[in-house]
Amino acid sequence: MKELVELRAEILKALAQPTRLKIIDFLRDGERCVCEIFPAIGEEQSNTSRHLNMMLAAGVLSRRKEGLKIYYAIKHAEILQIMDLVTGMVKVEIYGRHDLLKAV
Amino acid sequence: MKELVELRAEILKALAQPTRLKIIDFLRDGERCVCEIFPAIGEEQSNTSRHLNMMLAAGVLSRRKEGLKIYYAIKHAEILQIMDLVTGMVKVEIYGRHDLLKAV
DNA sequence: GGACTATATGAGTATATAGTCATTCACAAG
DNA sequence: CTTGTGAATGACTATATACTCATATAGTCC
Repeated sequence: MKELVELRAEILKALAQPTRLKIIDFLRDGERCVCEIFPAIGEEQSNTSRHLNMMLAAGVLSRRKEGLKIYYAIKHAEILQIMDLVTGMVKVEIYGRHDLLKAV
Repeated sequence: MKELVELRAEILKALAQPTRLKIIDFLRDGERCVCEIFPAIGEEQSNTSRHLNMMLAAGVLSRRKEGLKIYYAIKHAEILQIMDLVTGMVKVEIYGRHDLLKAV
């Protein structure tokens, strides 16, 4: 029995990590199986699997079985809208921060 | 020198925590000083201050001094748009999850 | 059944995080 | 310069997180 504020945090937390962002970027154009995802993002299979399951539990991804393979996909269109908004903010922030910035 | 993906994660992480969500909710209608924020969200002054500084560093909030008081405000309109999108997702997710849900 | 492939999980480690309490810093006003 | 108020920080604790390596499951095909 979670509060609304905790459910919101859970979804955002599922997006707030570099490895998971890479996965989401990779799933942008449609579902992919784990065997495609982990080489694409350059992470171990086990680590990738944990992140995928975490995002599934948070309601960010959906899952479909087909034989041996398991295909994950972005569950809500809002996810991609959020990503676009965040990317926009980063681009604005970059000009105010000289500590970071690495050719976009 | 951070990667784009890390900057995006930093912003999202700054939003992905219940106490910080409460702060953002409270700042929805405009800037507030710390002395207004921490009683409103029911957290200690020191804890609130840490979260505020964290969100400031992530580029989520802006800060303004006026005498003794320090006013924090939401820096980018995108933040509120993201919040609305997440709230929308939560409402959809709630119907598919009977483990949680606590009267919205 | 046995071999093979794709995915998930157990156990462990190292680091990050949220929180508390006490103290310090910054500024204002007498 | 002292007192008071608002905000930040040091030191600490408890918990969560990301990751790795090894192993277990689940499904396919012979």
